[in-house]
Amino acid sequence: MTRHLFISSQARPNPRWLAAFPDAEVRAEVDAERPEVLWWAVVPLQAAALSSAIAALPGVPVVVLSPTPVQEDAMHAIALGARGYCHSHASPGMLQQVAVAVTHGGLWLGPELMSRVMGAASERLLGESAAEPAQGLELLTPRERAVALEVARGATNKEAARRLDITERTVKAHLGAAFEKLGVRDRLQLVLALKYVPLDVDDAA
Amino acid sequence: MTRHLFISSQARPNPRWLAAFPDAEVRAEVDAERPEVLWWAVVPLQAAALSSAIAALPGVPVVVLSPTPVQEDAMHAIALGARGYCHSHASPGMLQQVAVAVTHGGLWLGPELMSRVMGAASERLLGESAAEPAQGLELLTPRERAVALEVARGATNKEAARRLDITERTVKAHLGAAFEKLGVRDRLQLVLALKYVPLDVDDAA
DNA sequence: GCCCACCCTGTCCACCGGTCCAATAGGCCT
DNA sequence: AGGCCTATTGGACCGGTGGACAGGGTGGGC
Repeated sequence: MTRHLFISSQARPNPRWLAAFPDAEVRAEVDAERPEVLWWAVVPLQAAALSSAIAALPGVPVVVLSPTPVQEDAMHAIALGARGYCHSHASPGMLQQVAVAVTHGGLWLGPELMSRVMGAASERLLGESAAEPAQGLELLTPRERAVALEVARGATNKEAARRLDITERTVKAHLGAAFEKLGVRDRLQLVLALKYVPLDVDDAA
Repeated sequence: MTRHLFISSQARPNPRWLAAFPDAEVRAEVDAERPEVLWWAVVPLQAAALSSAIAALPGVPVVVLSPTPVQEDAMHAIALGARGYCHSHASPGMLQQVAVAVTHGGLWLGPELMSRVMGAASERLLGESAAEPAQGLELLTPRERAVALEVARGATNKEAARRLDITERTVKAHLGAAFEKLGVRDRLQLVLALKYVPLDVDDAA
């Protein structure tokens, strides 16, 4: 049941992985079967492929493993939707803990990174939004907000739908509501509005 | 050894807490003994007290429990250094999982909040630290740039065409060229790219 | 002169995006 | 109970969008 799939560019899988998860599978690419956790040990990161993998397995937490952890890499991975980032030579016990954390909705990053993320997140979500008038997000319902955030990351309706595990139709509904609340006409303006960018476009026929 | 300390403003502790952690202690304030996890079930949040508690127990993960979870509250708690935020009536099993997650450096927030945090963190940390090389505009020809800037203001093709006094078709041509040069697929991603915002979108069908 | 980059325009077409119609369901407030 | 909000979805419609064909025009470098 707890299938742990390791995607590795190395021909030789790390023995610690097997120590942590006896039934671990190591492959070069993601296959059809849905794993409990996807471990991404591809070096270098291969952002595009990672992104695809994450997208292909909605709901499956992805943890990036790196033999040489770098904060920038970690942030990149998180930006792509990874739920964890740690040393590829972490102890079996640690890997198991990470697995537990991420399979329960947790984000695992390690102390230093964690503090950076929390700091950044609060700065951005609190600092700025707390700062001023209607920057928008607080006008939206949780779902509308979630959809808006997906769109603000460049997602299409279909992608947002897959990510939030709802129908594309529903995404449209939430988006439409968000448009009206924020007084914009399309997704692009919505994103601009959320980023404090003043809109000014003429319409006169 | 795994002391779980619940700080609650309620006289009556939640039985689920004891179910999750038989040795749980429920108090009104933090005491001297160092817990494994500090559960903050004070309602309302009491930011100042929370902050003090977190500061007084370095290394001890603090999880905020709320009978009525609110995203703003959660962000606030995270800003103060809390490592988790969940429903105070969560099942014992869930609480245990959260405990495991946070005691191993994890951040537990629940799906929606998690995506918000990750999005915000990556926007902020990547956007700034990435110290971008080609941020894009230099790669474009003057006309492509002009069109891109119009689009970045929220204009439609038609509007951009009118502004630049060219055909809508020409706008499309320039835009298409810009898309290719910047490696994006649509106007929204183009705008995000021009604003140093990391793109993170899946492609897989 | 030739090549090439840039600018401008055209048609066709599949797909995406936004809106209108309408419906079901749960939660909350009065 | 009824009203209201939210979340969810369906179908249909149509304009906006982007790609795939096309061109024609300019100016600069070789």
